[in-house]
Amino acid sequence: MRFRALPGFRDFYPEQMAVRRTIEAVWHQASRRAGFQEFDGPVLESLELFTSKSGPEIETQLYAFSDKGERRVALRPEMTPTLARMVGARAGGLPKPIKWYCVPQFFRYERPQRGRGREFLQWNVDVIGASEPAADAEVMAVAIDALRMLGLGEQDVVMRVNDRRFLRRMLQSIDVEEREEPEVLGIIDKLARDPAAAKRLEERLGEKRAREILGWCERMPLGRAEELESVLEACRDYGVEAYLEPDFKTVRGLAYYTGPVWEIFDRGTQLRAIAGGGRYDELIAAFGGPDLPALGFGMGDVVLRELLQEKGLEPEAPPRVEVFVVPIGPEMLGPARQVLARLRERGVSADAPYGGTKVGKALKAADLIGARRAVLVGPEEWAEGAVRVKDLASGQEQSVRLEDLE
RNA sequence: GUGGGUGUAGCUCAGCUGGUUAGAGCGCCAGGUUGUGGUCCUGGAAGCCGGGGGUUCGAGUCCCCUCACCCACCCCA
Repeated sequence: MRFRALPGFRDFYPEQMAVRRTIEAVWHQASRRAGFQEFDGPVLESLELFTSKSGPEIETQLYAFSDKGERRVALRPEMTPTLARMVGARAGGLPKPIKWYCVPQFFRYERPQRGRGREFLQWNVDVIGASEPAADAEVMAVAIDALRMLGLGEQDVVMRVNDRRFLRRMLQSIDVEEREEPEVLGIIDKLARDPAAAKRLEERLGEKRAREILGWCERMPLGRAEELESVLEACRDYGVEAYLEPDFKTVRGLAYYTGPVWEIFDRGTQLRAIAGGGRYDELIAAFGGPDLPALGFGMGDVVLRELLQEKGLEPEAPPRVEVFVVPIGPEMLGPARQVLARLRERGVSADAPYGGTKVGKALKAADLIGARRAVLVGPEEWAEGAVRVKDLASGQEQSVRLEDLE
């Protein structure tokens, strides 16, 4: 075989496409029933849109190139800059809060490995122009709603919740200086996976302060986390508290979060995060948009698929057609096509063999593609304007007049 | 960028210390005679054993190089 998909890119064969469509359908449903509107933007954007905020180093992680008009462009690696641009262009005219979602395909030039390719789908849900904690809780509930629809319960996944303001305040209370914060936050973020991180924390801050932080990581000091109180309370109202786990170690990599932050993980194995989100009140303005508070999350399809597969929850491909039409004898091929056309016109998905007229074989084919019924078109019935309809599960058959067929 | 692993049929893999024409299961295709399927039986197609070089009378098997893929680290918008 000479050609294959580029590294990190995926072919979607029908079975995989079916899984993808099911996941997408759930994402759409969860968004819409919470009042979010779908939007989309260009797959290709100006390179500068992505480098302006993240710095030029990000270019190594982008599919970036010059187009024929000498423009420096890049395939989108994320949605926020596009979102900021689009909201910015119409900010004045959009009723607040702006509740938008999208299911875009992203491209990142990274080394592929488990749970990470160079192309993936990511469900993005954002609220712009709402500073109330109820908004934070709502997007958290929407993320969980989708997982629930896919069959993932609180025993399967956990949402770890923290708050950036709380983190900062706690660090300040033990005299961690502002310029040390990013590094310390980085170490705290690693504590969950990397045992060596505790040691580095101690080297950085001394034994006393390190132990203090490790204590908070061990047991979240919820009593002191007033920043999170109303979010957690609203989550209880939304009925998703069983999924929540306040966790001091959840930081999120980005520097731009300004309030609640959260990540969803599977409870069992060691997969990457299924979703992550939080509040980023300054980000829209930073990307040149209006100065509006904002929050949201992203949920990728790659890790989610892995988890569904592990749990045996992978959606099955739906049957190709509902009805399989079986001509009995070569002279019935034409009439069978007429039956097909009639069924299709009435909205019933139907298929038939192109040529072969072996009944046994046709029924086997009907089985294979998952049809529920077979319509047998034989010369005798046809002469009287009827066909035989066979229920493939029970094997029962009955004669049906052509005009009653549906 | 750093480290590790694996390459044999569409898929999952077996091929013992080098030995004739490279195998299995699943899948696929075709048959098992007239207008009735799922099971079963028979047969078939399909592999430059990732590629190149070397050792040898002889290499899927040993050595060297190379490529590809996978995994972990880094990063994670």
